[in-house]
Amino acid sequence: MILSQTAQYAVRAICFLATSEDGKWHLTKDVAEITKIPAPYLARIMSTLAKRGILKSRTGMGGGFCVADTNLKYSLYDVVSQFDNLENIKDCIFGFARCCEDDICLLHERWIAIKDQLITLLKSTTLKDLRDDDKIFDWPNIEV
Amino acid sequence: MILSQTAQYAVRAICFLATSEDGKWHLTKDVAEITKIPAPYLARIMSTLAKRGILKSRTGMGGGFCVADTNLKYSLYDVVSQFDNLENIKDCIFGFARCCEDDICLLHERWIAIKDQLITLLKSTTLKDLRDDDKIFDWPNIEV
DNA sequence: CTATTATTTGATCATCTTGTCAGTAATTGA
DNA sequence: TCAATTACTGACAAGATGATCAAATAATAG
Repeated sequence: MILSQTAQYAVRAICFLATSEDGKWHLTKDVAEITKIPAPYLARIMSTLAKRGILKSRTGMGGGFCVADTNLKYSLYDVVSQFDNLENIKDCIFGFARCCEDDICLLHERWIAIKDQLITLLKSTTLKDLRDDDKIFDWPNIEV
Repeated sequence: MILSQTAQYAVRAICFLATSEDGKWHLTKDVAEITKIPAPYLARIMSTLAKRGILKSRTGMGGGFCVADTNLKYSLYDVVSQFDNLENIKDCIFGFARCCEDDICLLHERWIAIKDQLITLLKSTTLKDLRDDDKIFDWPNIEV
């Protein structure tokens, strides 16, 4: 698996929040139900995202979670990198530490290229891109 | 991490065996020392590869492990797929089960493309490619 | 046949990830 | 101020992965 389960949950949850009605606060249990993520686990994930400023959280009646930046400028990389250390993917398929510096491995460039594409994909996709997409997710009927 | 630790160990070990002298049998502890892989764990990994016919194993004096196919036709995919289920990487970054069939996600194609490149890289690289590479690994001094 | 050398196998352990639960703190409404 | 609501927090449990060890099995040399 390329992304950890936790990161995938985070991406799925924030995708729901970003494509939902502006400024609406959502309860953990509602997000959990619709995204099919275990509720207590999702609570932790969203708390983490709130602590990093990607989500806003509010306790008490009428509270819940919503995206912090109404301009939806955050990227999927911002989300994923809270949980997975993508930069730390060993640059060498064999795990050689100095492959990059010493250019010792024939697969080095192709391996790096794949890793870079992954990071570029995540960095170049903002929450706004998700919102503006014309493919609207049918959340209540989605299969995971 | 894209490959599991186990798969990376397997790739590193078989790389050493494939680029070593033809037909030479290597002891687990020697391979472990030179590839910097924990010896008892490597023993399991090589046993698995032997059971799948990628390595040959022999007990007793003069025994050890060596690559099974002297033509070095096996690919890195053959090695990795004994440990990691690459085909099972969720085809959708959000984890949607029917993303592929229903074309519901804007990142679908770019995500699949990355996954395909990874699999193609592994399938298209044979042990012979490693052997024929002019970049010879300086095993005793390699850092991992 | 016996001793030695190595792999094989089963049991076990540590660590990390995933997932659960209950109590605490904060906010709102009345 | 009180009650209801909701996120926050720490402890904990389960499962997978990574790693170790010792006994069992197999092969070789003498």
